[in-house]
Amino acid sequence: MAVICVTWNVNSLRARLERVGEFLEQVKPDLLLLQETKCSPEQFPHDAIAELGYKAVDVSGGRWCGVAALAPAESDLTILGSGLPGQPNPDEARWIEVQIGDLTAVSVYVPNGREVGTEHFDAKLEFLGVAAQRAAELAVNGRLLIAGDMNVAPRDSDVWDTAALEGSTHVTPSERSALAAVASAGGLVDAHDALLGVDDVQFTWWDYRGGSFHRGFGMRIDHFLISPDIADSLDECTVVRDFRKGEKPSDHVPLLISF
DNA sequence: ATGTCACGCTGGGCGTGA
Repeated sequence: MAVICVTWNVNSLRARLERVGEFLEQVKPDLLLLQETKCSPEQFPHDAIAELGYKAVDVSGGRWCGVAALAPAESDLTILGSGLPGQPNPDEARWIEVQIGDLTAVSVYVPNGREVGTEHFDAKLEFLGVAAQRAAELAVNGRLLIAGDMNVAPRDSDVWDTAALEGSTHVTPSERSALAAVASAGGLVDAHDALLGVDDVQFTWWDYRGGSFHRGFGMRIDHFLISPDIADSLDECTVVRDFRKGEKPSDHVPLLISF
């Protein structure tokens, strides 16, 4: 029986409730990892999620950030940990660890970094460094996946135009090696690379401005890092492009794997 | 690259972050 796991930066869960409901009904994921839920714990829409036959665990920090995991109401989803131990800016809700069946899963929202050379950029690299340490600890549990908005495009082919991003965040060698170190520390592989290879281009984000989606100005910055036993049975890794279209889309698409 | 969104605070537009 195939398991469907999805990661999706929804850019506000309350603003995206209708699209999330549509997604759950259409795709029926076994596990949906969310980022940028943008709500306080009290505002988290547990009732609306229950009406859709799902339940959620969340780490919510108010108007910014916020991560969560949703699974069918009858599942054994539990929260293992809130926050990334040792993360810079510990009040920011960027990391949740959950257990479902024999799978340990993390939903992560890596800091954007804003501008190269700023304290925000340094904090991004530090966050990824701490995430690598945590990945190594979690890997001893067995089946592990770490997924989310990593805010890093691993290769030049993962952005629409390298010249337009010259000197910008998301594409620097230091960010790329920090992300690669998270995977290697946890013994994890990128599901996209494992299934589709490095020449496939599959953007996951397009800016709202300037008609970027229709012009193809996007980046691959959302990723599934999966343990080798999951990679061995991986049969799908795809972006669900329809959710970047229509009424009130997020600026990110859901990224789906099945195994 | 920039033609957008979503939030809180507040009572309509601004500041912030992406």
